[in-house]
Amino acid sequence: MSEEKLPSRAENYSEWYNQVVLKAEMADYAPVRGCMVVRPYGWALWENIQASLDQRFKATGHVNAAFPMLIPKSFLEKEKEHVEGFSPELAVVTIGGGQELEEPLIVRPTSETIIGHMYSKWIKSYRDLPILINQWGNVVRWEMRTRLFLRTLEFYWQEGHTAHASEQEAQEETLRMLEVYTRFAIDEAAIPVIPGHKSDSERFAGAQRTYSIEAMMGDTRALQSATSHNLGQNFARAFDIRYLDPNNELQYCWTTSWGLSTRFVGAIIMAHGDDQGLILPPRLAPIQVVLIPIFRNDEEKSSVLPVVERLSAELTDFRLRVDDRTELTPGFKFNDWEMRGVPLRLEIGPKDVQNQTVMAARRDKPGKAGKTLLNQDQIARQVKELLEEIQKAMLDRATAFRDEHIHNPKNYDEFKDIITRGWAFSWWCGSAACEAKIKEETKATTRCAPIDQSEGKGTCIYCGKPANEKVYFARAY
RNA sequence: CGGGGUGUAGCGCAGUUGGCAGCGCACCGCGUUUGGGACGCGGGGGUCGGCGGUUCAAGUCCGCCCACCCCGACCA
Repeated sequence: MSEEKLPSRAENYSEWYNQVVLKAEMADYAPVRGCMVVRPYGWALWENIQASLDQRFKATGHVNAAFPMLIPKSFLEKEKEHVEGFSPELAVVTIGGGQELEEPLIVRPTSETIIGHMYSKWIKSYRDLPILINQWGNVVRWEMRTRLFLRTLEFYWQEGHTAHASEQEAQEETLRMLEVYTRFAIDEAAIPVIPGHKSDSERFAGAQRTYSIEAMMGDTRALQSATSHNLGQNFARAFDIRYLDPNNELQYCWTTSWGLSTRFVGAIIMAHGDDQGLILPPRLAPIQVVLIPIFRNDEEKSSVLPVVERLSAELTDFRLRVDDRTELTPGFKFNDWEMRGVPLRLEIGPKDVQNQTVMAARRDKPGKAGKTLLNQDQIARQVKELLEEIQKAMLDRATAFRDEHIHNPKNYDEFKDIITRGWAFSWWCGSAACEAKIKEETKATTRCAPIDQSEGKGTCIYCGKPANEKVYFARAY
């Protein structure tokens, strides 16, 4: 339960984030540094994310399976870039049942290797392809600096792993899943993400090409919210994933992988929250509507509660919570549910009983601006409309905010200024040296390059040489 | 791993010259309250981060260790 005000976002954004996560009871710190406990309210949000994504994965032909958490150390070492990328952050098990292990086991940081191993057993013929498997699970990466949801030692995610007969099919799959993530983020989470491909330095260890969706947080920093990798034949060669083609010739498969993690919860918090706390998009909110009965005495109570009961029976299509706690005042409850981001609040008191009304308050519009007096008639229809309006307004607001904070600097001086308070969409020559210099001088990294490069050619914002691509630069989480 | 900081009730903190371990919030009970963060009265709760030292006496002084937080180098 929350008793105090949150720090304002302007005065201390990261403290605002920590406090809102703790006070809204989304998560708590675990006894092990860098680990978190996802509390029921946070997990309920994650479950809604899972349900929505899972449905989209199934609709695109994928099936779920589960692979083990422990991976032989030697597996990680089979793909050169992969081991180089991940070895600094591995948790290694060396003892089992009191005995030193013959071969140390890795707690999976991601599952390309073990899934690759299994695919090489399962795939014999072009008739076995494509293989389209997703797994919901947890992984461990030993990070230096951690933040609840955004970067923890252990996190929950889904990882899709597919194998295909041709490079083109693998590339289509990679982009298809990028599109699935994009639609999910925009349509369900109301976060106007920007899809694109990563630079080589930001590429997944072992991938041929990495794509991501990038979201703008309330402090204008960028958050990579999901990734999709075209792994080429790198893992197929490392794990000997081969098939006989129709001409009876052995071919290496083309594989992909793609993932979205509990980090996305952090994206929702920071993309939409305000100084009062969370604002959750109706489609994903664990509680869509909170109903608060108001009465002063037993007489009012006995007239209010039947109406509350009747109306809540009409609202069973929604994720509804009736807050009938007697030890708290309505004022406290208003603030508490606002902090927790419930999109719509309904108040029912003696006046409403008398007038056949319900006071509705939209979370996305603070104060009186968000209040409407509803008629008790057809309450479900009105609630449905309001939730849809809120969902839309949240996307509109986030989109406007994003667009206000993306600029096209004319030169590097302008770039340096812009990057302190937004993103820069600039020409880049593609050299790792320019990218590194920009990062060193401004802390901004390349986030992604949109797939559709309609503006032709230009000159690099840093070195002035010819550039084929415009990319987004931003300070990132 | 480098720089800075903090460890006292669940949380936030105070604790003077070394002398009975406290305050606010939260929690429990009773009563009054309830349309934007209610109030009164009464309660429960402590290995003062750990180990060692000085002292009649250590939360307080000294030494070592540990943990956590913030800022930098790596990342979904």
